[in-house]
Amino acid sequence: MKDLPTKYNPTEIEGKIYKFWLQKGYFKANPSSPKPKYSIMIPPPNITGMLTLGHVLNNTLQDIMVRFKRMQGYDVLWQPGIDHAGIATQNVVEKALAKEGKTRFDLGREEFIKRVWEWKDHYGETILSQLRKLGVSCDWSRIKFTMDPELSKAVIRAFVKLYEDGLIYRGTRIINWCPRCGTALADDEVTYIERKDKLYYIKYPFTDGRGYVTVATTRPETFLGDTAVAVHPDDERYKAFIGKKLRLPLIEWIRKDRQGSEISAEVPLVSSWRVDREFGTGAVKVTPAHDPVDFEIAQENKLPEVQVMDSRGFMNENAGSFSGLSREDARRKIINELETRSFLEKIEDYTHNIGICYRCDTIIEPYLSPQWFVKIKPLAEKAYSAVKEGSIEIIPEQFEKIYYNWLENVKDWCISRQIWWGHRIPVYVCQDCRNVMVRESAPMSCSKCDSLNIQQDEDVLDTWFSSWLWPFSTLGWPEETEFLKKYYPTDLLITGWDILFFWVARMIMAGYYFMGEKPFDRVYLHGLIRDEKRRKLSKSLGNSPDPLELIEKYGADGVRMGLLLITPEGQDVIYSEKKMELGRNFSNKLWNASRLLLMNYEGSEIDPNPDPVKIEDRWILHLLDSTIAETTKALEGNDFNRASWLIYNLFWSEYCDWYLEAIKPRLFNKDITAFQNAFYVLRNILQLLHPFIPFITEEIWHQLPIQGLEESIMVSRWPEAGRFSFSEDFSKFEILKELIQSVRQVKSELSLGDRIDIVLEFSDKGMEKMLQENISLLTFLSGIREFKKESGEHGIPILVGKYHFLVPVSDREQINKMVSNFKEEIKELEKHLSEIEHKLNNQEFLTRAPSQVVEKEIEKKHTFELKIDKLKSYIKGLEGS
RNA sequence: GGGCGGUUAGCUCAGCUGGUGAGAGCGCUGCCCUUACAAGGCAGAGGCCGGAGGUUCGAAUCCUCCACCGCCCA
Repeated sequence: MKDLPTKYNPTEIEGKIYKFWLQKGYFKANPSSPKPKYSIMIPPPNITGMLTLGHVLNNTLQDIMVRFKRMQGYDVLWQPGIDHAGIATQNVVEKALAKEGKTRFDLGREEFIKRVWEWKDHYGETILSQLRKLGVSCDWSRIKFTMDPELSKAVIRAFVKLYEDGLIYRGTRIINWCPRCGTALADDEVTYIERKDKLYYIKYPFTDGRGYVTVATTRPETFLGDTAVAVHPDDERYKAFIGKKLRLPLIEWIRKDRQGSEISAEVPLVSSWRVDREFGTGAVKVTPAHDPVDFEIAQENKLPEVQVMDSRGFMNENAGSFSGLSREDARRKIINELETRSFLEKIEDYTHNIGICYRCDTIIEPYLSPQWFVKIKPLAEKAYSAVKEGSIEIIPEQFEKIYYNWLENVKDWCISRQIWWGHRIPVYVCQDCRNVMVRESAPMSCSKCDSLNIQQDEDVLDTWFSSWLWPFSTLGWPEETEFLKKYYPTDLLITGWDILFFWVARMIMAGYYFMGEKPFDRVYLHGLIRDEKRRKLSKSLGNSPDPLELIEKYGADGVRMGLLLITPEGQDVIYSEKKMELGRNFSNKLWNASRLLLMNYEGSEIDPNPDPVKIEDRWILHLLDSTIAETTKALEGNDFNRASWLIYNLFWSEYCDWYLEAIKPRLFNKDITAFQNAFYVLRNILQLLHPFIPFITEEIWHQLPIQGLEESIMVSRWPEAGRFSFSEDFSKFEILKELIQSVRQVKSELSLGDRIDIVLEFSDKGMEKMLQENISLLTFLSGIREFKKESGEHGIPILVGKYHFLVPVSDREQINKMVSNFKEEIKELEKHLSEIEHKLNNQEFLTRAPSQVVEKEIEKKHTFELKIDKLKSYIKGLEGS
């Protein structure tokens, strides 16, 4: 007899078990193993990151697949690692420096980078160690970092190859500039938020003194950089004036373009189909250096570009009397000035979207600057067709449309960043002859003029430029390692839908381009976690729970299971801590069910095979078998939510509520077959559950008194379906269940005590035999004294299918209560019956519907009629008695 | 402006290759500390499946339109 605590205590157990797994080396991939491989790449968390619920969800899903596949006999590689997160990390370290009163410029590039490495060595793997608490089974011996020498080599190789293939170029374009981070961003690194703003109407007088044109703008401060006013070519209001000149207000200083040429404050009225006639007055100012559309208009009309802001978002010398002001201050002052000088026509309220930096929320400045770009169209085509043709599967399917939509509209990818932390661009420029050399390692001298005066490009690459190589750079590319050969392409990628473009789409591009092969067969996109008000979880809102505290409180298993049970496919997850109780309670139930068996079992290890001598044994084995089949199928299809509910129900609603209850008398009588079967089913349930809740299943596994168990559930063989089929006994036991529930119902309804008898009254011989054989089970589970087989008694009838039973009751009030219950049930039944009759009277239905459906309806009609008849005659009898 | 989702019990969601007497968990009500578990057991209440049309013998499920909510891309 074992002594086990009545409550499961995860914290004691989880640490111990994780250590055990690590010691055994179960997480390690083995490239020389003859087993088929299954590989999956972790979406590398940022080194600045702390564990969030999003990580918990993401990694739990991966861990489920990985453990499932290991048990199925695969050689699994779950490749872990972290991302250097250029801008985010630089921000963190700069903030730390600021506390010392320093900027990165005080330190200089080299020293600053040293500081970042120190920070990385200190905190960089925090999140990975946090993931261990969750129980995830990555191959920790293979942690990769995007700034590792091998991975850096891959990045440089990739850049050089793209450049040599003509897919990387340098160009001066309007890019998204974050004035706070001081760097360019890619288009998808900008998020848009709706903002209530103002629309300013400014008058630009014609130079000939005959009237003016009013332009509407949300950004009056940029008008200092205007080099034209544009209207739609077909706009009748302005058609006649196209080509005339306008005088920009206020500007009484010399403006210069980027080449140093002076630019007049007298600007032309030009036409462009890009102008939206509906917007404002239909005339818009054209500021080529500060707006992407204006830039296009300028290209078409050969207009000069005047930059009025510097890289920090402050007005420069072209802003004349406003130079030195921040963009916000400049706006206020300019509006003021325009107003006093009567150039401001009006101000309207205006709601529009503005772009903000995804790293620091600063308002993005469209900024004209020289940057490096990747030509994306050629890469996008392959990525598009791969999904279209089914080589790569995206789950849930709805994201395929979003993916296509993005690829169809994607623009060239700006990959240069004006920061220091990251992979420095491998471009070297001869300072004497301006020869540009793109090399994997720094050239000693200029390839054209032999000069030694060579400088490397100052910029670093976008972080995603290393992430898109992740599926093969982590495996050793460009070297042909054994890992690369065996594990690429990977089988599955699990990530949040929010990085479908940033990462997933680009990995697909890179996979085909550099490897000539897709990076994964399938992408599973899970939802984001939101709070009960459907807001994203964020630190600043304070609605982001600390997963480590949750694990402390509910156990890693509890958090995993709780999260899974509430995670719908493809939709966001509405989180509340209350839900975690669900998972914890489940663990506890599992613990206590095991406890029941373990505490009552005495003796040596038992036979691992079941011995289904009784109907309940066959019933549960039958159910187990179908659940194994369905769960396996669900997991193969990444239907995690369904899989978890399948096992939840089998275990709780069937195994605990019925099977264990049914065999209690046998357990207490030390019936060995009962233990044999109960342990057999429990063991299989544990195995099905292991991918979901690894710790507790392992803990219980070690206590099972079964012969020949593997030393760990982790390395046990995934249960196989198709071993048992007892459909007849299954149905019989379902009838028993129904009968028992009906008896309980009557008892509960009438507050009858335990000491009642039930009278059996039926004619079906087979059924009678079955009930007789299980009479003790019946009395035990329905909580009654005994079943008698007599007739002629009065009482409350119970109907189960074709059979009926009698609960002897003589109390008038109780009888009346049941009579009214019956009357209501008759009403309900009659409603359904008339629906059925309606169908059966319909000739079309009879001829068109499949025969099984018609038969089913006919059968339903009979049972309903029978029930109604019976109930009516009961009522008659009861009322008459 | 273009696109994608969602709307089923008080709450969170299943069910959607058309045929169920519409389900689960939480919450709620009543009874029970029955020697696995009160983080539990037994029983129960609660739904014109967003609205309007259509297809069909038959619609929560398929189609169209509408309303509201949310998201993505410009």
